[in-house]
Amino acid sequence: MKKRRVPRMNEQESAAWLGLTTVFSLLPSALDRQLQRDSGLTHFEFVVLSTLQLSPEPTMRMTTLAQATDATLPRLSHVVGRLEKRRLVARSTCPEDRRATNVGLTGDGRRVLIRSVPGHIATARRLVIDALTPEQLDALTEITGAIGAKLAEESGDPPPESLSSPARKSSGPKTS
Amino acid sequence: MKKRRVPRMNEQESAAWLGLTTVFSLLPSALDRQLQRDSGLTHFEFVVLSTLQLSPEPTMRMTTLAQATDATLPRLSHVVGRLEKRRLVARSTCPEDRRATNVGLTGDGRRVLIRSVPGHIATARRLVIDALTPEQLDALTEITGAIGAKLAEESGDPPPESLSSPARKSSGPKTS
DNA sequence: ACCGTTTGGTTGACGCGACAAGTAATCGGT
DNA sequence: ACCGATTACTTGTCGCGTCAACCAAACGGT
Repeated sequence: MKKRRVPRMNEQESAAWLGLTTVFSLLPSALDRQLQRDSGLTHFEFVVLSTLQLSPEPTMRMTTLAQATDATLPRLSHVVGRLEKRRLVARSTCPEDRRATNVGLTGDGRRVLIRSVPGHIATARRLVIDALTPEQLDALTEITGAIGAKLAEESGDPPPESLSSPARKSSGPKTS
Repeated sequence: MKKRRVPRMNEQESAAWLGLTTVFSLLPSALDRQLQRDSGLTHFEFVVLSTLQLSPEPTMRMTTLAQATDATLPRLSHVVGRLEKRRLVARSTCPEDRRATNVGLTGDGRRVLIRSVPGHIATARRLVIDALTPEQLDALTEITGAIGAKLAEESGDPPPESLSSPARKSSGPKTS
């Protein structure tokens, strides 16, 4: 048991943390509700369909799709299964590697997605974008980027400069 | 169906939005994992215990606790039920209003909470606080505050000036 | 050519949260 | 004093995500 001495946060820090956790607990559900109500889609289903449509190829491998959407493979498998029952996507065994599965958007899927986009963007705008000044938008991009970097280096390997130093687990490079 | 004309986001906006959604999908689970691993607590259970301890009174009503933790009553009821089985909280019928239930921290609960705090703060620090400059912390506070305000006025009643107009349920105030 | 290993994905069981329905106590009107 | 309405919770059911176990195809060494 190493007491790391991280006693408590100062006021500035706890204000930011409190704000973050509050938004965390409220925003995702608000987003989900709107999408569910207007289009019958979960936010994650929306992300899956969007990712498929943005792909240059007409189909994607399950694993690739899972990585692109930050999902575990079982989760993706379940969701794709449901979407397939609703005829929004189609699965087919990859001919080159018969273990793999290719997923593609159906016509219905594309239509449903396209119809759901405006409402979703409108909600995003209403709840977030319109609430912020351009400077705050830039700040938000930087902030989320910084947090995202920490998260990436935490779980998994650090995307940048992974070949220079072999798996150092702690340390703060502090390249700011 | 009123086409609201919310065409698409410019690059600045979509960058911020993308960053936000990414952090959204990763940070909560990271937080939960750490807490679960080190203390056997869900993040929400942690919030419940913390709220109870911060309360000036030794016990809280279920409804009050639900509001304080942004939870629905059924959810809270389930969670408190589990926590009670683990002897971390205790329920008792309120003597003044026998419909109501008072929840209080037990000694075990207090101990578990206290032991879990440092690790949680350390994680918060590691993933978020340390990733940001003081200016970014302030910016984050403002940003989350602005979003939180939008969320509040969206679902439920707008916190400011609620007494001027009596409970209007539908309608779009459209005060933009 | 064969068998162990690794890769790619699916399936089943459990836990948690949302929603709806139910119960019990209190309030309020007549 | 009584009965409907409201309040404060609880309980049951369902959907989704996670974890573990599983199966099948491809690789790789000998």
